Formats: sequence, structure tokens, C-alpha cells
Amino acid sequence: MNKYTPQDIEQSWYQKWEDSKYFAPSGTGESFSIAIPPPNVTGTLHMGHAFQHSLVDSLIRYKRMQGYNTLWQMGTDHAGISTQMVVTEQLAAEGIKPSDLGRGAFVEKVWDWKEESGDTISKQLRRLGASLHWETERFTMDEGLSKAVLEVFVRLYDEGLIYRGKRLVNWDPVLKTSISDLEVVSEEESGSLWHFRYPLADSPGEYLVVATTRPETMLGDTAVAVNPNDERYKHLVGKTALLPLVNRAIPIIADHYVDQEFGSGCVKITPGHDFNDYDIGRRHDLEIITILNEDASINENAPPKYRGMDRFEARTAVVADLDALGLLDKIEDHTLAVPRGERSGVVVEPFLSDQWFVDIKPLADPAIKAVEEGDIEFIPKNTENIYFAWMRNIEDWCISRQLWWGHRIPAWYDDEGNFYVGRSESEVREKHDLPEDVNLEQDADVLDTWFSSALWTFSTLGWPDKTPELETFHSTDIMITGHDIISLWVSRMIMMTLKFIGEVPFHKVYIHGLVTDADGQKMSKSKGNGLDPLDIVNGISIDDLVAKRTANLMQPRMAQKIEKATRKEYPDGIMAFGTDPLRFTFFAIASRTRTVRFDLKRVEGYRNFCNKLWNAANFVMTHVENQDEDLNSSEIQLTPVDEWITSEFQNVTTAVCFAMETYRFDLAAKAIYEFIWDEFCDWYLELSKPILNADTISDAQRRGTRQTLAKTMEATLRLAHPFLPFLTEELWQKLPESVRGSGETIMLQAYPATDETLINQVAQDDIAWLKKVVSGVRNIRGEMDISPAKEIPVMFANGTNEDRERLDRFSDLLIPLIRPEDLIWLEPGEEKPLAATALADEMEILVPMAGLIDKEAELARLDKEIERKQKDREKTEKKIGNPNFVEKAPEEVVQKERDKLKELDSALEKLNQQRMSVASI
RNA sequence: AGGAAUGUAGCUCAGUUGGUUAGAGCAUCGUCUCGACAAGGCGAGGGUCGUCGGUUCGAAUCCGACCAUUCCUACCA
Repeated sequence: MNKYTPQDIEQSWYQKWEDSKYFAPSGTGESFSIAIPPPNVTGTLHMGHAFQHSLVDSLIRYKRMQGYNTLWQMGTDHAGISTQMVVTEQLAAEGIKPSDLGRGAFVEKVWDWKEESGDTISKQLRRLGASLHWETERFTMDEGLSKAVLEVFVRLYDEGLIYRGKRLVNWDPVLKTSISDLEVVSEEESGSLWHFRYPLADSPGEYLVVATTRPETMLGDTAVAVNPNDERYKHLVGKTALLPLVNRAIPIIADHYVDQEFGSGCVKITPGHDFNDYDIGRRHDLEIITILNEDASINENAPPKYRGMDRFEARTAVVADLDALGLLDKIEDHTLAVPRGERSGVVVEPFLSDQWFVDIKPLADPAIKAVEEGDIEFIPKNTENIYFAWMRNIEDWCISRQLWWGHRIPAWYDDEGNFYVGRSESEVREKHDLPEDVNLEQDADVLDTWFSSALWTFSTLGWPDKTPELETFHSTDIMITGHDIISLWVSRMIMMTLKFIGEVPFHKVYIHGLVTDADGQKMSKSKGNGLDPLDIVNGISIDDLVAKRTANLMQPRMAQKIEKATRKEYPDGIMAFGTDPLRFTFFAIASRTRTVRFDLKRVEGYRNFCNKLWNAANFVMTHVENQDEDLNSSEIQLTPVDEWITSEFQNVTTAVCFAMETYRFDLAAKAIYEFIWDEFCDWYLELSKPILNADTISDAQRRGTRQTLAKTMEATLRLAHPFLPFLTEELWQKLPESVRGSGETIMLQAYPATDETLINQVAQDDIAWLKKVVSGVRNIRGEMDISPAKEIPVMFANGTNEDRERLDRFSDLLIPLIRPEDLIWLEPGEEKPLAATALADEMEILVPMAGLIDKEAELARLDKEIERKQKDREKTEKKIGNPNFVEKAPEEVVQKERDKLKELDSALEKLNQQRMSVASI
């Protein structure tokens, strides 16, 4: 076998698995299903996706091998805003505006783009080894899912849970659509606080001072508010101010919302352009004036001078004009949270418009209850707080978007502005008895993408039809996603699924941490610190990486900085690590923390681990190839070494299964790593060599070890398969059929299960003893700088009968590991030579000093050991000396301490004696 | 402002229901080409478990306060 090169072995297996339809549900056994959090159909895979889907894939493979009827349902969503943006930008590059094309042609273009780029993400998922069921792949805009969306909309409307209304919404003036609260990101930015003087209408010369961060909105002011308890302004409540520039008389009102401490204590009220002001406006029945157009330019409700100006242009003009009138009191520096559209990056405006809403309370209440009562369990538990916090303060959901790409709202308007909701125009006509000569126009808006995603678990299974798939696989078992998705999607799925299916969409929600770079920084395009998972799999040159990170930047001036940082961090680019090492890294870092730092050093470490497994398999192969006679023989005798590794295999199997049942992917990975490297490779393979090679070993024992070697290797590959699918398949296929059976693929073999009868404490104790002896000698060699090649005399003294018996029994195994000149058992009373000493419990291991050992070095080594034991002894003695401890602690704990003290005393005595004799030279 | 989380070796993290000599990987130091593996073997060093209190016979683990860091929600116009 040649070197481990992941690229060579990973490419072909996936194709074979998929062609053989191994990912499809088996149709037998208890069902286990997971719905993929639908990636954007035109998007690309980022580290978060790769992390998430690796976790899911391990679970699915684990359950599939355990015999469950598994379904990992594939699908993508249409990502309304971002997809429309991408296509709009592409058209802009050709000098085409969407309005030039018209709605129908534009939507055609989007479908073209979907066809063109839609398989990127699928290819990427395949490269990661994701065992998704592709044959039933769904898309939120496909016919079936669109039917589900229609059905849900109409039913909710008929029940009065969807309504249309004029409300203040977050408005993106570039995309010219409403967006949800969750699509708005507010970050602190430095700005100014302008203080303006508003003259009082009835008292010439007197004025109020109001402060604002958005001067241009004053054009839409309809009141000034003060706190009712504010002594400074009490006398003004009920009076009128004269709005400068506009010359509108506006009332001075009292409202508890006003903070007396902030600014002047007077607040200008603009109900048309501020959410808080809107609420105040409703409380006080104020006029609502909209002064902006859809693109955030000033409209005809403002004085002629400002009409047509952009909002920021108007800001400057308003400030200048007020200053000229002597009404600018002062300007202060002020940091404020500026709301920007997540997609467009522009400042979002509160904007009054006609929108469709879901009356959310009736849906939210049962959804809250489902989690409270444990029908849905969040993992880790505390992430349910995010859910509860959102759900308990939930506001009606604005579901309409002023876009062309998406599910068009199924409402039709007649010429009088009456609207009718139904599954189609003809249904509407029939239902409302509208003859053909009544003109009907469908609502131009589309639905929020999350409206269709909310139906995901059941719409992908065929709803509204009653399909066998729905029957078998719903509710799904678990949803694995990030914490930012809880409000966006998880909550909406729970609400919609409870409403329409009457069951939960999933029983568990596993929330994974956010993948950051090695410094804990969120990966982002603008920071230029993002990694493409496939670049780690396939490798990338430094020039390509720099090009990728600096292309299409929103702030092109960052390019230089990004390039410098990138060249510093990856001077040679990224080497091709392969999928398995990348996946294993994801499992290893999937602990219960909020953020997981991703460090390529870890991938390198797990690549080394894969290499280790590869080489171990290589070794096993040389001992099982063409050995069918031995492998098939029933005349075998198992040595304690074989019984021990078999016993250890049961332990690791228990640990991995427990970890998977509790979604501790990190602990599963750790258990596998330690078993393979620290037990199987470091000890078992080494111990098997003398058995397989020595003449003194019986044929039956040799066969026993050969079979154990083969069986353990084969079972270990199955144990590791959900985590390292490609490597394990490759190695498993190489094993002879007499070892692995005649199955076609490892991914459909049975997952190992613990066999309690194979746990062998005696064998484990034997090997623990053997390890102690070997480690003792190795320690002396290492500390004394004795070459491993040099054969040294090794003596044993003061041992028990059991020690002596074990020494006899295991000397053949010990010899190759410790390379002694000879092994000598000293009888009690027999004189001990001056020697370096190690202890294996009671037994002393002696390496005579003559010509080998440096006196000072040995004294130092002994002192270190004595000091360590002395410290431990003091602690133990103190415990036992405490009458409260002896009285109150459980008997077994006290006894343990007593035994420990005895052992330490005996060890110390030996070490001190040894020290004296060495010192006396 | 409200809510939450985290603080363990130089770095990144494990540490189940309180009882281990507090562990691992990476990094560091020493050493070795011994027929699976230098992407390796063997050996070693490195920690007052953020600080101070409390509960307990016993605390990294439970409770409180404080300090530090991070995130989320709502924002003061």
C-alpha cells in the first residue's frame, strides 16, 4: 500500500455510494429522519454549513448502520432577496435594469441562474461525503412546495390569521422592499445629535429645544412630547409649537416614554418615520405624515425646496436652513446604533406601507407550550432561552416582500380595490361569484422566504397530500442548526407545523456553535478571514487564496490589508487535507461552547491521525493477506493481549455510542482517536508482533492473534465510519472477505454494539501491569539517555507471587518492548546491585548502574519521584487524620485513602532506600 | 438597560451525579531511522483550575459577590 493521500481515495467512493442508492431509506426498521436546513440554491458552502452537515451526516450514518430506516431529506430554498440581488447585479453588469425586462422575463432570468448555479452547493455537499437522499430533493419554489405555501396562506387567511394592513415596517430603500426585524443589523456608528429650537406658536420669542439624530425627519413632525412629570415643561403641555421650515402648528403632548434626563427632555415626534413615535402617535391620535418616497428621497408632503432630494442631502439642507434661521442650538457628537439592511448594507427607514401580516399570537402560544412541556428539547438546554425570549415577545409577522422572486401572494384586487384570497384566480371568481368581465389583478408582492421554509419538514414530504413519506418520517428526529436560526426559522417551523400537522416538526433541536477563525473572529467576506471548506479539502495556492479573498469586496481599499494578513497566515497556501481530516476536526471541536475556533493546525493533527490509521491498516493487511487458513481456523487460543484489546474495543464502543446518543460529537471523536492511537497502535500492534513472529508461540495462539488483529481492525473501521467515511470504506474494502464478509459497502454494515461478555477485567489488569513495567524501563532509558538500541540488564525485586507469575507469562512480550540484555528475578534476601529504580506497584524494576547510569542523574530522578509521592502522601495523611472525614465520608472512599497511604509508604520506603544507596557511592 | 454564556498548561479545549497524582491536541525540550507509521517512536518539562468568600469531612465541579471577556435582545430622540 502506498502513502495516505486523501484525494486519491475520496473521489470515487461517493459516486459509487450514490449510484448504488445507499443513501435512500432502507424501508425497514424504525424510522429516523432529519431535514436539511435548506441552503440557498444559488449559494456556496461555507464553514458553518460544512460543520453542520458533517455533524448530521455522522448521525445519519450511525443510525443507518444501526438498522434504522433513515432519511436525510435534501433540499434548497430560493432565498428571495439575495437571489434577486445577485441576478439584478448580473443584469446591471450588462447594462440592463429589471424594469427593462418586466416581471415575467426577470423571473425567467432568475430561473436560468438557478439552473446554472444550483448544483454548486450539491457538488460541495457530495464532496463532504454527506449521505443525503438526493432522489427526493426539493426546492421551495417547486410545484409541490408552492402548493403547500398556497394552501397554508389560504387556510390562515380564511381563519383570520392573515390580514392586510398599513403599518410601519423596516424599509430597504435600495431593494425597495420591506424586510423583517431579523434582517436588520444595528451597529454602533459615530454620528451627531442636532439640537433644534422649535418656536412656540403663542409666545413669540420662546422656543423648545428638541434633539435628533435624523434632522430630515423633522419635515414630518406632528408633535413635540415631554414627560408629564417634567416640571420644566408642565406649563407647555397642551400648547402648540410651530414647526420651522414647514410652518405647521404641532401640539405639545405629555407621554411617559420621554426620558427627562436625555438631551433637553423634549422629543420631536415623527409617527411616519420612527417606530416609537408611531406608537406615541397612535396613543395621542396624531397625524401621520410620510415625507419619503420608496427610494428614500423627499416626497411632495415636504416643502417644495426639499422635494426630490435624497434623505441625506435633505439632512444637510435642513440643518443649514435651521442654522440660517438661528434655530440650530448646538451639535453634539453622538454614537448611535444605525440600522442597516443585512443584504444591501444601506440604512433602513421605518416606512408606512400596505403589507400582509400573520397574526402570530394564536400560533405562538402552542409553540411555546411544546417546548415548555418537553415535546421539543433544545440541546444544549440553555439555548431554549433564545427561543423563549423571542417567542414570548413576538410581534405580528410581516410576510409580504416587494420583490419579484418568490411565492406571489394569492390575493386578487378588483378595480374598486376590494381583494379576494384563494388558491387561484378561478377559485376566487367562483367563490365570490365574480364574472369574467370583472377585472382582477393579482397582488404584486411575494412572500417572505421563511414563510415557505417554515413548512419545510412536512412540505418536503409531500403535504398537503397524505403521503406514506409523511406518515413514516414526520416528525423528524432532530434539527441541527445555528443559534441565529432559532428565531428566523426554528420558531416559525414549530408554529406552522403544530398548526397544520398537529405534531412537532422535530423532537430535538441541536444548536451548534459559530465557527470562527483561529483568533475567535467571525469569518466574513469583508474581513477577508473566511475559509472555503473545499479549499481545505482540495488545497489552494496562496495566490488563488488571495485572489478569492480580495475579489468583489464591498470596500476595495481593504484588499491590501487582507492580502498581507493572508500571505502571513498561509505563506504556502493551504495544502490538500482531504475530507476525512476536515470532518474529524469538526467533530473534535463540536463541544458545547457558543463559538468554535477553527484552526488549520487541528486539521493537520487529524490528517496525521488518518495517516496513522492508514499505516496501522497497512500493517494489519500484511498479516491477514493470504492467511485465509489461519483466519478461518477454529483451532485458536486467545492470549491475554487479544482478550485485552477485545475488551478495550467494547469500552470504546460503549463510549462512542453514549456520546452519539447524547450528541457529544467531540467525545465520540476523542474516544475513537484514543482507542486507535493510544491503545490499538501503540500497544496492541506492538504486542502482536512477538506473537505473530516468535517461534516459541503456539500455532493456536498465533491464529488467535491473527484473527483478533483482523477482527479488531474491521470493527474499528465500522466504529469510525460515520466520522471518516472515505478512509474507512477504502480500508474496509481492502480487507479480505474472510474478515469483513461479503457486503458491498461498509456504510451498510452493522454498527458495533457493546458485548458485555467480552469485557475481561483479568486481561485488562494483566496488560495494565505489562504497560507499567514497560513504562518503568522506558522512563529509566529516556531519563538516563540510554539508546533504545542498547540492551540493558533488567532486574525485578520485592514483587508479589502474582508479579513473578506475570513476568514468567509475559517475558516473551516484554523482551521486544524493553530490549533487556536479560530479565532477572531477585529472590528475597538476594543482594541488589546499585541500580536505577522504577516501581510497578510493589515490584521494583532495577537497571544496574554499572557503566550505564549517571549517579547525579539518577539521584535527580529519584528525588523528583520521591517529592511527588511525598506531596501526595501529605495530602492523603491529612485526609485520614481528619476525624470528620473518617466519620462522614463513605466507607469505600476512606478505605481507598487508607490503601493509598499504605502504598505510598511502601513506595517511599523503597525509593528512599534506593536513594541512600545511590548517594553512598 | 435587560438577559445569557465563558474564564482550567504558552495556544485551543475535555473534565458526566462533588472524592483522579486535574487530562488531551498543538507548541516546547531531549532522544531515536528498532521492517506499519518521521504526517513517526520513546522520554520529559509546563497549571494557586479568573479573584474573594460560603456550603461540605472533601470544591475545577454546588452557592454568592467581584473582576475580565463575549454574545443576544431592546435601544435615548
